[in-house]
Order: sequence, then C-alpha cells, then structure tokens
Amino acid sequence: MAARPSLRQEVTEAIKSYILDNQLEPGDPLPSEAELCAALGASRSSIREAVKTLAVLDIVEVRRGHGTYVGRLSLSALVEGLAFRGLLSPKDDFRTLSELVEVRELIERGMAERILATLSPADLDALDALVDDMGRRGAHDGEGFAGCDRAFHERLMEPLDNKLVGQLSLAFWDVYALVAPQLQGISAKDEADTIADHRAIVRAAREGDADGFVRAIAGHYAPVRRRLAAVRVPGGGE
Amino acid sequence: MAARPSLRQEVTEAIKSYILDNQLEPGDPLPSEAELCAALGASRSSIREAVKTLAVLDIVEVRRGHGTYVGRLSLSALVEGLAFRGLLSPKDDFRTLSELVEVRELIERGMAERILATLSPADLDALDALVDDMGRRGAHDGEGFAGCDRAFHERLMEPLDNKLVGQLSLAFWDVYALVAPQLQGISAKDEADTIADHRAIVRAAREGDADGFVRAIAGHYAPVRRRLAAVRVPGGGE
DNA sequence: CGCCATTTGTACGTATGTATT
DNA sequence: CAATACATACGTACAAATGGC
Repeated sequence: MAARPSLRQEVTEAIKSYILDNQLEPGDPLPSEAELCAALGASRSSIREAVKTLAVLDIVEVRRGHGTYVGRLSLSALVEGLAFRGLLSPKDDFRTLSELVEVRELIERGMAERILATLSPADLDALDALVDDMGRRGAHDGEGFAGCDRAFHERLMEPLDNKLVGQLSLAFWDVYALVAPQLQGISAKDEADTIADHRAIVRAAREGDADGFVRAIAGHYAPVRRRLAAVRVPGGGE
Repeated sequence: MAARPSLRQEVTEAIKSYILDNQLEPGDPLPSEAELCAALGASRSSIREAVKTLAVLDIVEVRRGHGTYVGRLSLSALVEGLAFRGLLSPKDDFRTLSELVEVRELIERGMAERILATLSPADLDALDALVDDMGRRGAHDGEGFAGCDRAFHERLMEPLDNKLVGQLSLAFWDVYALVAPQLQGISAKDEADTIADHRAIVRAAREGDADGFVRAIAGHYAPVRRRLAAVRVPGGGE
C-alpha cells in the first residue's frame, strides 16, 4: 500500500537528498550524469529524466558542455504553469488574467505600510528615474517600456525583508506579460496614464502617505481590471 | 542569435500547441508516445522528456499503462519548488517558512471584506463543523487535525470568485505542512489555541465584523510568526 | 481466471553537437 | 587546431502496468 516509488522518482529524491545532505547552495556543481549513474545504480535515461524534472523546478540547472549545478530555486515553474493556464481557458479567457492582476494588487496593497517604511531616499530616486526612463521610451519602444514597468515594481518591493512577496509579484507580472499579448483586446495600454500612475505611487511613498499610496495602487490597477472585466462579458464595456 | 531551439523544447511547445489548438480540457486524452513520435518526427526519448517536463508543471498527466492526458494545471510545481527551498537554506532555515506564513496572512487579510461578503450561512455552518471536527480529533490525531485546518482555510476562500487566491493560499499551507515537520522546534502546535483562533474567525465572519475578522486572522498567525522569529535568532524569543 | 494488446517505464548502445581547455 | 568532457538525440529491446476479451 506504500505506493510504488518509480525509479525516476527515487532518483529525483536521491538528487534532492544529495543537495540537502551536502548543504549545497545555488551555483554549486553536481555530479555528472555518468557519476550519478554509478552512484545511484540507474541508467542514463532515468538519471536524465530526473534531472530534467528538477531542472523544470529550477532545483538544478544544466549548462550544456559544462555540467549540472544547483538551481536558483526561482518561481519559473509557477510562471510557466500559470501562463499556460491563462492561454488554455476556452471562454473564461480573461478570468485567469483578471485573477492574476487582482492578486498582484492584493500583494502590493497589503504590503503598503511595510513598503513605505522600508523605501530609502535612494530607492525613491531610483523609482523616479525608472519612471523618467519610461517616459523617454514612450510609444516607440514597447519592449523597453514594459521592462521599466517591471523594474519599477521590482524595485518597489526589493528592499522588503520578505523576498517571497516580491518574487511572487514579479512572477505574476511575467505571466501577464506572456499571456496578454496572445489575446485580443488587451494590447492597448495607455502609456501616459501608466506613467502618471507610477508618478503618483512614488509621490505618495515619498510623503509617507500610506492611504494615498494604497489609492494610487488601486488607481493603477483599476483600468486593467476594468478592461479585463469588459472583455469578459461581450459588449460589457463602453 | 535566435537562440538554439533544442528539440525537446520544440516538442514541448508542440504538445502545448496541440492542447491549445484543440481546446482540450483537463482530463482529455492526448496521443500516445508512439503517435507523437510519428506526428512530430522525433524519437521517443525526446518525446518522453518533453512529456515529463509538462507533467512536472501539471500541464499533462501520465498514467502508466493507460495513456497521457491533459493535466489539472494545479500549483503542485510551486509547492514542490518552495518546499525544497524551505528545506535547503542552511542557516536561514526558517526564513522561507516565515515569509510563507506572512504571505498567507497577507492574502487572507487582504481578501477579508470580500470573504465576509461571499460567505453564506451554509458556509459558516460548515466552517463551524470543521472546527468541531478539529476539537474532536484533538491531540491523538495530528493528521486529521491538520487536515481539518487545511479544509477550514480552503472552505474560507472557496466561495470567492477569484479561485487563484484560494489555490495560492492552500499551496502555501501545503508547503508549510511539508517543511515544518522536517525542522526542529516547530512541531509543538498548541491545539487549544488553534481551535480558539478558528472559532474567533468564524464568529467575526458571522457577525460581519470585518475589523474583528482581520484581528482574528492576525491573532491566528501571530504565534506562528513569533515562534519562527524566535527560532531564527538563537535564544531570541522566549 | 488467464491471456493479450496497448501504453508507459527502464535500460543500453551509439552517434553527434558543443563548450572548455 | 586538437583533445576532452559533457549534453543531446536516436534506436532498440525488454519490463511492468492497465484494461478488455
């Protein structure tokens, strides 16, 4: 009744245990496939599949021609999974996307006080610089514009002592960036408004105005949420 | 410069496209490995690695001797990745765990108003029943006790129209349940207090007292956070 | 019940491409 | 450039599990 531990699963666990037992850190090298074969008594096929499995989770990282190393333990698997989920839903197309944006807003709003307490003057200047950069790119460089947006929200949460919230927030940003372009009716982002929103966020943060900060965040996400809701119900919007 | 489209990656994308193009849903059958070999012109090894990759993300689900099917798109990869992260950190052992609990609290607190607005009398009764069940299990059935705890928080967010927040919250619960037992100094959970906390949460919800609800949530997570903080700095807390 | 077809799991061998030295 | 080490890819064979006859 104790289930059947398939060999690949066993190898997977063995590799994980190897990392844990030796207290390895991201970037540390792992034994080559051949060595793992000898050590675990399994064929290359099983080793390879196990390594691939762990690579998807970013628990290990394979650099070809180089070797396998302990991974960075990022949230890349979450991004990939959620992105596919967003693309899959047949009619509720924008439901996943909408929920995603809600969670992002939930996180940033919920951390408002701590964000304000943590941001240093240097951080605020950097945020302003990012918004400047955003305006400079403007309409002709959508790629760079989005990059500035991402960097802004990254910088906003980076000083927090809780790294997980920032990573989650960024992961959701990435999912949105991956999924949104594939769907119709969302690509139209109003750059001027976006810039103004970010300015308002920095201004509230600079003044230590927690309430204004939360309002600015809400104002930033409101149009996205409205657009998503409008698209979901055909003919719902204006 | 256009990167090197490794065959496995191509096959992975091809399978994803197959699901998307045919608008398949979780549980729908996929072509067998042999058919995929013929259709994509790749060897079975490549097919298998691609399928394994997608299986980790719960995009596909393989049942041995039966076939391959579209997966449920759960957050299992997130759980596995975060659990390993929690087990890995050498000295900051409890940092990941602490951050995790913070995010859970952040989510439940941030959704407080909407939770209160959504919970029906039947939901509230079910929550009370779960707490009753919790007390019945008591000390002798830690397994069932934990299950009730999980079910409670699941039921709490299940009526929400945003399914993602509930799934995230539950995923974090699962990670905590996986990691905590492996570490020392955390296993001691005070059951009586936990039950009282959950009672307070239901009571506040029943009265529509949003502020009390938030306080109850905070009170529920406070001891866990204190315990984690205490362990992190040796001899820090009492 | 046993038998068989289908499908996935495991193993081994070999050839090729690629990055490092 | 050559040698080395590694990952990538293919092909084949057999084992094990599942479901239907």
